[in-house]
Amino acid sequence: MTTSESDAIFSALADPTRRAILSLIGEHEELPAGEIAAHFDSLGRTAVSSHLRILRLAGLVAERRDGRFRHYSVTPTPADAVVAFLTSVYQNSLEQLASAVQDASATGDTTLNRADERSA
Amino acid sequence: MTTSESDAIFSALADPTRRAILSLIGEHEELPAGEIAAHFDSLGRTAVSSHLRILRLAGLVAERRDGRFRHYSVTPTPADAVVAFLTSVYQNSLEQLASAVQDASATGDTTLNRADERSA
DNA sequence: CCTATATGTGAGCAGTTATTGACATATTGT
DNA sequence: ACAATATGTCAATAACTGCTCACATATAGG
Repeated sequence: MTTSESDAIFSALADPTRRAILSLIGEHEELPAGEIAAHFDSLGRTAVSSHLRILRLAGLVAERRDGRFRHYSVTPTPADAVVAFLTSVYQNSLEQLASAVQDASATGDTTLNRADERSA
Repeated sequence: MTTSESDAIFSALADPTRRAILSLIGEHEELPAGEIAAHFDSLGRTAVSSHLRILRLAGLVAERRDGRFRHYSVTPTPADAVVAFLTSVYQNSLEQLASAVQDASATGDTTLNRADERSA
């Protein structure tokens, strides 16, 4: 895990619109760029295209070309970079961190994220 | 978890210097502002002070005043906001996420973070 | 008190980022 | 071939961010 990789991931996640895009894609297996853009009334299609580029360069989403369409999906592994950072800083409360993830996994609770989605 | 809270946390984490500061503080129980600033040769004291302010407003660090000194420490709970986001996006790979955290916890491996620290 | 120490704050500047509008590319259907 | 569709890219601009310098605040010690 190089610094530039972490940089790309954390800066990509810094923008609320990009987090919303990531959440939106995460709700589906795949989503074409146009449908993603359609979810953001206050934003032009080109802006969303730029965000998708940044997410892709950070390795957070994958792009599959199919004719005129480009389908985007969430790349699972980059979460490791974030977890690695949290791991080092929050050594003292790692048990809580792990259990929080497992609790969420068990209940399938995604309500916490819903608030984030509204941001764009 | 409101959007503004997530915003503050994710933008605070977007800066590599702030992540390095957070890691540095995390290696100690507490650290006075001056000692934190001393760790960053390429940076003025005021720049570090600004970063500490941003980290504090995001709720990522706590400030304890003691005479002329201000001691900073890592606030454990805000990691939840990050975990909550990851939880929603990476539903499909939650088991891996949880086990990654637990593995890191078990081995005490912080090498992944060392790379991040070098960034400032 | 007066000076040194520890730290924050505000103005100003430079570099970065997000957004848009116009244009380019590629693909499909007729 | 042509027009429509889906999407990316480029140039320009507005907004934001990080950094420094000078100044303010507050505490400690002689």
